Amino acid sequence: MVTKEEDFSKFQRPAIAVDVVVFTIKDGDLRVGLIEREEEPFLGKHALPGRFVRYDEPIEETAKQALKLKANINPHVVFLEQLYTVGQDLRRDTRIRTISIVYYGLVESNKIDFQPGQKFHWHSIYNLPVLAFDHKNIIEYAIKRLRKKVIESDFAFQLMPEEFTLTELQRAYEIILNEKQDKRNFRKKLFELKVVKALHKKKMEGAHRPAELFSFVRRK
Amino acid sequence: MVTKEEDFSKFQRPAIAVDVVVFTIKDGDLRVGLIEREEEPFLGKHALPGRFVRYDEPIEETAKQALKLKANINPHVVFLEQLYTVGQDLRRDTRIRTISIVYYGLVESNKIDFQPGQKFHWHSIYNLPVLAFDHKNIIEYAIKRLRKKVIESDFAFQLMPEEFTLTELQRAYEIILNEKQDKRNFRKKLFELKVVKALHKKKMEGAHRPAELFSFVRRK
DNA sequence: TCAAAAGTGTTCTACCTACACCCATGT
DNA sequence: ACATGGGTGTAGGTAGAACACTTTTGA
Repeated sequence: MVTKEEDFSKFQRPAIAVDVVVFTIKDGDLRVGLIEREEEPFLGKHALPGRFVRYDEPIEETAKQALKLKANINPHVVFLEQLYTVGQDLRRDTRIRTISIVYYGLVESNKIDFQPGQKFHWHSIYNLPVLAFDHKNIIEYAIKRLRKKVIESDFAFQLMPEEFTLTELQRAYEIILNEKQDKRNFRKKLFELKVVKALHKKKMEGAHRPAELFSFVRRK
Repeated sequence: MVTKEEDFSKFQRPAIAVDVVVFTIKDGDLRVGLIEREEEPFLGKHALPGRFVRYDEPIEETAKQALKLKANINPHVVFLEQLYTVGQDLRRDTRIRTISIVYYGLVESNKIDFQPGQKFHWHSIYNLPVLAFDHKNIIEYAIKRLRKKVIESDFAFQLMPEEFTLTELQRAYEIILNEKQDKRNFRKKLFELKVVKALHKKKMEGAHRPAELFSFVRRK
């Protein structure tokens, strides 16, 4: 890291935390997971699940622990990726100088079971509550990056169940990007990119032609 | 940051540093700035300029101080952008658990004056010395991201002088991307994007037709 | 007048966009 | 037989790729 040896104990270290912007699709809406704070600062405001990085904890593990302990989410069902590190504003946490490594997480909403009375809830990105710290900015940035990622990669699959119909997948894209997609073009592109494979199973549902089920093909 | 108040003093904090991958174009080559280490660990090996984040120092300021103090570069002439935060491997720094926020910096090589005997030097990315810590990986990742950025934005301007000819700019792109560009297509694209403006000045040099000088137009 | 780099246009191709009709099912 | 969402093909436009010759200067 540093070229010249420095006396590490001579100066106070900033605290370092991980915050996670967890996204899901639920009730036709893109939602983020937030926790209602139970103490100062920002008592009663909503915040991203986060956690200080322990001395012997890899940062992705910190992100997973935050999900588990703060949001009661099993980290194994969440797709996690590092986003950005916030450390410009010295007073973003009023208690202590804190640098925060932000991750985003994608999860299929019905992989999560809620317990009654828990403090973690989903909020539509179009109707966010008042947020603690600089978490509003962080969420907005995460949404921008999520959309970019979705356009240029397989990203949206992380929000889908194992088996899905193409219409369901298209809906997910539309919800994330907040714009209608053309059915024929959408499918053409999927097949060109070879990211889905037909399972030769039908999803029977409703008074109409049954839809073919597909699953995601991981790309090399 | 964190939802539930925690006793910050209860656990030891990891150290947090900033490392900067400084790029320049020199002698027809893409180069990174490295420092030869003067102590253990990795004595004699080369490393990126870096610095621990002070308690009251914004992280970008840490990056700038690293450039100034370790590389003797005036931070004002460097374009800086955050890249990624490395904190998975607990032993990447053998002395202490260190999380490192990596920035890349772009600088025009002749904005920098070297002092005799200094430890900071430019190294071609095609001929890197043995590197300390995990700095080889970091540099490789930075190159990948630099190329991506150059393709989809104005990035390369950060490596150019105030006034330049289109051939010089094209050379910069070719050096970064390591592939030839077509002169006509290159210019067509530049004009379509309206990122350069003609200065109606000529650069007379050599036994051939003089080239028009251009400067960069910052986009809205 | 020659060498050396500057400057300039057109054609072909591939991909993206827009768009409308038939199909299989439940009621 | 009708309502509902599932499934498919084609034509036009646009942006990127390939490609060669004329111009201006210094020696």
